[in-house]
Amino acid sequence: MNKIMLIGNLGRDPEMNYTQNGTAVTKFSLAVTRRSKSPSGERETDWFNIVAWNQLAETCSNYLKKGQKVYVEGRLEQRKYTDKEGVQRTVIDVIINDMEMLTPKNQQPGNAGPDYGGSDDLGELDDHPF
Amino acid sequence: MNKIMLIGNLGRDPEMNYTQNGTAVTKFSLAVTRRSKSPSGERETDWFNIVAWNQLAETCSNYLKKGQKVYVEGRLEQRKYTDKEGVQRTVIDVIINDMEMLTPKNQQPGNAGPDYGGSDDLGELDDHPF
Amino acid sequence: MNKIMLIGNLGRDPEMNYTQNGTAVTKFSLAVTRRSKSPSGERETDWFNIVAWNQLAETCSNYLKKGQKVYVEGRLEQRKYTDKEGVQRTVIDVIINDMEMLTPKNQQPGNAGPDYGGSDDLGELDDHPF
Amino acid sequence: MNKIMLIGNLGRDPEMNYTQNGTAVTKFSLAVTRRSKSPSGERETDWFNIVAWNQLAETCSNYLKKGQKVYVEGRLEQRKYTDKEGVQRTVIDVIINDMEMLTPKNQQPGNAGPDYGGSDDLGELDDHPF
DNA sequence: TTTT
DNA sequence: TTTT
Repeated sequence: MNKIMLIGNLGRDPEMNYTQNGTAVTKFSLAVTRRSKSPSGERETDWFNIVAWNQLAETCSNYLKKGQKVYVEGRLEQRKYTDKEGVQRTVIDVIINDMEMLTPKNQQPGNAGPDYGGSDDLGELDDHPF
Repeated sequence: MNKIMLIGNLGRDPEMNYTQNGTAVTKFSLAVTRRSKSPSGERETDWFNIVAWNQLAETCSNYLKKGQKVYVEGRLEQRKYTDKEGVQRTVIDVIINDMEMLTPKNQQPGNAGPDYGGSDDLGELDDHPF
Repeated sequence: MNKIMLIGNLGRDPEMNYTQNGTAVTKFSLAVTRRSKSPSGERETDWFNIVAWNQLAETCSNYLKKGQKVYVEGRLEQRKYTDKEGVQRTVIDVIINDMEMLTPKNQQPGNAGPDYGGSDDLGELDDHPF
Repeated sequence: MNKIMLIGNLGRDPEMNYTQNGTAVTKFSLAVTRRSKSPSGERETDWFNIVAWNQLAETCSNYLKKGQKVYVEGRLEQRKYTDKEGVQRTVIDVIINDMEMLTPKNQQPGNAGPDYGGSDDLGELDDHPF
C-alpha cells in the first residue's frame, strides 16, 4: 500500500499536456497548511506536485482553478532527475486517482453570487467506475 | 488533511535517539515496492524516511528489525537542508502516528519456528488512546 | 486495521452525555450522500451514528451544529441490543478519533455575514498530540 | 467521502454469482479483530459483509479462501430488507474497490511449503487502471 | 538498504 | 464463520 490523501489549495491553475501517444496529463501544485504552528508562531505550508492522468486529467484541467480547495487521493512516487547545474535531485510526485472539489461553486472566482441551483452536478470525480 | 499510509519493509534496523530535552525519536527507512512494473520489466521501489516520536519511537525501536514488513500511517513533511556541497536540498519525512507489524512473530529473524504462544500480545501500537 | 473516513452533514445538534465515571461522550448522526444515483434518479443518503469520547466529545459538542459539514475519521463497531419488541438488532457505530469542520465560519447558522477574521483558530481537532 | 479500510480474515470461502445481465458479484464475510479487549479480557470480533463487482469479483473468487488475511478498501452502504419474521432490518455492506492479499503464498492452505518461485505474480488487484 |  |  502506498496511499496519500491531502486537502489543500491550488497554487496555480492546472497545466494540461498530452504525451506523444496522446495520453492526457495534468499537473498542479497544492498547498497543504500544517495543523501545528512553528516555534515562531507561523503556520507552515507543505507544497506537493500533483499529477493526474487520462479522464481525471481532463476533469482537473476543466474544473480546477488557482486558489480552490480540493481533496486528492493517490500514491507517492519518487522521480530522479539532474538539474541544470548538474546536481542529482529527487522529486516527489503525488499521482492521484481521485479528486473532490471542496470550494462551493458560488464561492469560486469569477462567480458573482450565490448559486445553489444548476443542473450539472459535479462533486467527486475519479477514474474508477464506483 | 495530510495523511499517508504505507506498507513496506525496513531497509535497516531503526535508529533511536533522544532530543536535548529527552524526547525519544526513532528513524528508519521503508522500502515500498510499486505494484506496476517499469517498462523494462523490473519492480521499482520507493524509499521513505520514517520518523516516530515519544512512545511510538520506543515501540519501533524495541520491536522492529531490518527486513520486517510494517504498516505505518502518518503525515508527510518537507524539510530543507544544505548538503556538504552547499546544495540546497529538500527531504520528505513521514511522521508516523500509527504502526502495525505485519510480519508474523514466528517468521521474524531469530525465531526458530512456529510460536503461537507467548503472553505478551503485541499487535498494533500507536500514540493515541484509542 | 478498521478505519472509516466520512464527509457528511449533521442531521441534528450533537448530544453530550457523561458516563458514570465522568467520561464525556457525544453522539450525532451524519448524512453521507452517495456519489451515484439510484435507478430512479434520486441521490441516496446513508446515515451513520457517530460517537466521540473525551476531549473530542467536548469539541464536537461545543462547535458542531445541525446542518454543518464535517470530516470524521474513526473505526466501525457493531453493538447488539434487543429492541422494545424483543427483536435482536445490530447497530453500527462509528467511534471517531479525528474531526475536521468543513463549513466555513461565515456560513454557519447564526452568523450574519462574512468573517474571515477572528483570533480563535479552529480547524482540525483530534485526540492525539500530532 | 465514504471510505472504509479493513484488514481481516475470511470466515468462509467467497461466494460468486452473476446478476441477470451477467455482471459478476462475489460476497464473503470478513472477521476484524478489535485491538482492545473487552472488560472480561476477550478479544472481540466485528464481522463485515464484503461485496465485490466485475473484475474484482472474479479475482476474489479465484484467489481468496477461508481463513486468509486480506486488506480491503471500499465504501459502506446500508441495505434495508424484511426478514422472514416480517421484521425490518438494516444490513451494512462494504462495497470494495481494492483488495490486497496479506497471507503469503507459502502459508496458504493446500500449500506444502515455502515457494518463492512461480511465474504468476499476484499481489494487489483492483478495478481501476492505476 | 528491504521485500516478493 | 476467521484469525492471533
